[in-house]
Amino acid sequence: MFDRVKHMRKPKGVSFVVPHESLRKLAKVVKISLGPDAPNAVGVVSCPVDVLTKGDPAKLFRSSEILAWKMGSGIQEQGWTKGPWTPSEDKLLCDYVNLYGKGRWSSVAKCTGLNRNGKSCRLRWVNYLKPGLKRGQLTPIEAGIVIELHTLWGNRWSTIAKYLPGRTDNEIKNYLRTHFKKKDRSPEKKEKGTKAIIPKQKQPPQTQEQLPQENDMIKRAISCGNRTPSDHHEQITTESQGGKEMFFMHHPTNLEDQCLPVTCQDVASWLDTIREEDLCGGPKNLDNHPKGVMDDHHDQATAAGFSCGRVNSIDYFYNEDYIFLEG
DNA sequence: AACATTGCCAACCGCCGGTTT
DNA sequence: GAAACCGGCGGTTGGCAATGT
Repeated sequence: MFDRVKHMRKPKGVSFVVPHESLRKLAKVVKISLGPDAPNAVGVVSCPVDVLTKGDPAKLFRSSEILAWKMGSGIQEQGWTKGPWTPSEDKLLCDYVNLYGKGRWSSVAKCTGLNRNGKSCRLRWVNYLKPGLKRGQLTPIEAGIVIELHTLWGNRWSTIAKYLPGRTDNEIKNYLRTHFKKKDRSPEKKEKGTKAIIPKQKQPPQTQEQLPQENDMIKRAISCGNRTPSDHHEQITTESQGGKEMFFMHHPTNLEDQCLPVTCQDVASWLDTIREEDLCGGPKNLDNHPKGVMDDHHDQATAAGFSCGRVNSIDYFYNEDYIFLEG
């Protein structure tokens, strides 16, 4: 079991792998269907780190998602197909849109038999299937426009995308992410010790009236796109000195800063707050495990690189990605 | 040739606001 | 008015190919 889980895709947050019997009880709490394969499934309950550190197990069970992974598959979650789209799925979605038009994404599954949720369908259509989409790299002109508009509006990808016909917000987001990565590695930035991570800007709500006022700025931005990329960079740098430093400045809420460290103590103290009957159906479940079985798992876990602990009569094994509760 | 790093891109997730029931 | 549903948005992740060492 431990070897198998080591190769699972890592869910976000901290995950608790529980035996299927406990999973069934949790499933009742969060009202999800385990499906016909559940008797042979390992249940993975994952929760965001902040939930864990707030020590609110009740909240965990309300908000967490249970991923009922078939052994070794990990593809299906709560019944919906995930991952890359196949040509036949694309065709089904295109047929649906041709027939019923855009929107009503949640009906796609019912009408076409496509096993994708509405969000996934919408995203696929908007980012890939919609007619008129341009493929491939942004032209220097487009890149110039994107960069200028980003200095104007920050991370409002969809707004920026509206000024680039055929380009999606996802493309622009990806482009700028790469763009900032490159800047991050440029020697001059390293000298200054700043990080060029896309700044997270809390934009004040912008009314529609405000947009026309920016038209000349947009025009300027678009005309700027006619210059070479090197010219463009020079211009951006100049503007940075003129009060738009945020474009290349390190922002405190980057990814590293957002990562909350979770220590073993955090986990242990959280485990202290769990009512055993909530998690594993009560202590009697624990008693069902003969000592020999526990020792067996202990050996397996340590052999697989997991550490072991015991809180409130619950044995647990953990590494940096997973925690197993023995129930 | 093998391994590590980087760049690109598709897709998923959580949150939020608007709409419907 | 509250709850449920839906769609849109921005943030993030992970796979894979290209490139570098």
